[in-house]
Amino acid sequence: MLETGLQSLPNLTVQQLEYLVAATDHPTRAAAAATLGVTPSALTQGLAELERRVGLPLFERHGRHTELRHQATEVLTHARRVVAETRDLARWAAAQRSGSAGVVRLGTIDAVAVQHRAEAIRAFHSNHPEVDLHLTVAPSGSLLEGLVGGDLDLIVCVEPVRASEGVAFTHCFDEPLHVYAPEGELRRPPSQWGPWVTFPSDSHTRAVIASGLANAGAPFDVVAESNQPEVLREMVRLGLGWTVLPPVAGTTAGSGMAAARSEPVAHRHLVVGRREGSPPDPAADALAVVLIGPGAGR
Amino acid sequence: MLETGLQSLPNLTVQQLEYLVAATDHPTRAAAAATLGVTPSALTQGLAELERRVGLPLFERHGRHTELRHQATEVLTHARRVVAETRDLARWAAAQRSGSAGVVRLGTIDAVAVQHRAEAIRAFHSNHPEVDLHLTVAPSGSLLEGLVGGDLDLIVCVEPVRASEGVAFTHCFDEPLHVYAPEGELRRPPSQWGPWVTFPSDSHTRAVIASGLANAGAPFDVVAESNQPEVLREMVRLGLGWTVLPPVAGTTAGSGMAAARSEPVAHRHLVVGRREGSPPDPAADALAVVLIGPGAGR
DNA sequence: GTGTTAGATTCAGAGATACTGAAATAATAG
DNA sequence: CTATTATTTCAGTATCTCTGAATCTAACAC
Repeated sequence: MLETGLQSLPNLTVQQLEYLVAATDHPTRAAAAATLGVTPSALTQGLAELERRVGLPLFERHGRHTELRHQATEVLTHARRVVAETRDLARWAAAQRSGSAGVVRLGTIDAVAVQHRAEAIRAFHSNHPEVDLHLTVAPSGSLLEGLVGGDLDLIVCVEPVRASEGVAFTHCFDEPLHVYAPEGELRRPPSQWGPWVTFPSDSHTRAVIASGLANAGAPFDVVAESNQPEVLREMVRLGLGWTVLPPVAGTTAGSGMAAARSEPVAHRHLVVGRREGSPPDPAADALAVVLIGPGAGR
Repeated sequence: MLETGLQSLPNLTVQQLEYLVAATDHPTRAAAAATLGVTPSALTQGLAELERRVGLPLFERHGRHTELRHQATEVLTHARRVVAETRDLARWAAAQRSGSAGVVRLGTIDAVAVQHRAEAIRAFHSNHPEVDLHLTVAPSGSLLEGLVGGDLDLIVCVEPVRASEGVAFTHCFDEPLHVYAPEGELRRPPSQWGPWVTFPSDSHTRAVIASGLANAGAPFDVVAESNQPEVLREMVRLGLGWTVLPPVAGTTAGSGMAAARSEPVAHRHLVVGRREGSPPDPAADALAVVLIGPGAGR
């Protein structure tokens, strides 16, 4: 929290600095005024106001055409710099507005980034090369925190059981969750399923799993936890317990684990989350469209 | 003559950028408004206007206190830079105004820089270390050209016979001009003086000399010319002719030349010249004072 | 829950500011 | 000297920006 200082700065405007630049770049003020699209009168008054605010005389009259004082070159340099910087800023803002440029900080859970929306993200990246896309892969809870904390602009996560404050969700797609057991332990009734290796207790997916297992009449005693699906699969292969996961190609046959039944025990709802009441962000909007859109996933 | 481009830039004001900086540097807008010395209302409206001109939303409301969007850091960076540059400019302008800094391009004839005002110039230089003093030594005619052409700010020269357009002269001091002859040619009546070695025909001093010699009843046939007094003296010593010069210590005795009579044949008027109607220049004013002032010389 | 308080915004009006167009001034060209 | 053109000054209008009051909202106390 820096003290800004009590001496009030002169309230120079970009327009006045443009006037100065134009006046020095054109032989006559009439020409300068014409390119600026104002009357010579406006130019005269604007430059007079600038002189008043800087507190120094900037021009010297030589006959008919006024010339910049050599002492005023400092002011002219300042004017050129500020005008150029403002022009850059205006260009940048225009790009931001049109969505053709900008920064989007996207967060997704692993399955979305690696599997379901990998192609959509890749396509967006190549279709919008000017958009600086930052991808964070994390569990849904962390994503949600990042979103409300302002560290992320857009997330794809598992719909939380309790609606979060200040976050707007849009449904994206549903993903079936199947029960997997170590090979050789299949075909038991649900009441004898388990014990379980699954996601940590703060996991949204775990809440969905718990609810699904309860509906199926299965117990839910957890003996091991991990956020990584691959770790869970390995634990199952090692015979530590059962798990519930989305189906993965090539996981079902001869790999030490198999689906306990063909129907999923639950579905997790994948949603796109945005901060509620956040100002329009064209780049993030464009990305959200391809993430939600029906033809977006493969 | 660069084309400034037809897209009109947003007319951002330094004040609006200050608002932005203050708003991000203070936890609450009330505090920011207080340090700026305006009401919170003004701050709100000013920031809203800034958003409108940039064309992008800059803030995001989190509960009670609004926070800068991360996308707006570009704008904030711009604001900080411009505010800092403007503060520098204001400081520089204040120094210029007070005369404690600045650039003064002084032009004098040789005798003034080397002899009559050498001490005054040296003292000014050490008393005003922040003033960047450029000294040009040249004949009066060149000095006058430089002054009206804008290459010099202040000159000390021989008063021209015809008042120059657009130049304001202030009397500085008078300098006697004596007739010097080669040793052994003294004590002739003026009608037999000469021939002469003297300044070139465009010299102001030569005009004064010509007039003085005419008054004394002496002829004025010139056989050699130079702008440098030392060259003229050497020519006299070599017996090429007579000359008229200001007295120089140590020149009178046993050096091959001597004064033809004790009274000066003319006086040249040294004046300080400024461009007429030139805007106030405190640094040049201060220097002019010590050059003119009665206690200024050695 | 409700009430209170402080921060932030909105609104209306006063004052400052910046523009246009007309008139006046100054300087160059014929 | 006159005509022409560049520039400035002036008056009036439109816009902008401020203050102060009212309103709204979120956080806090009870």
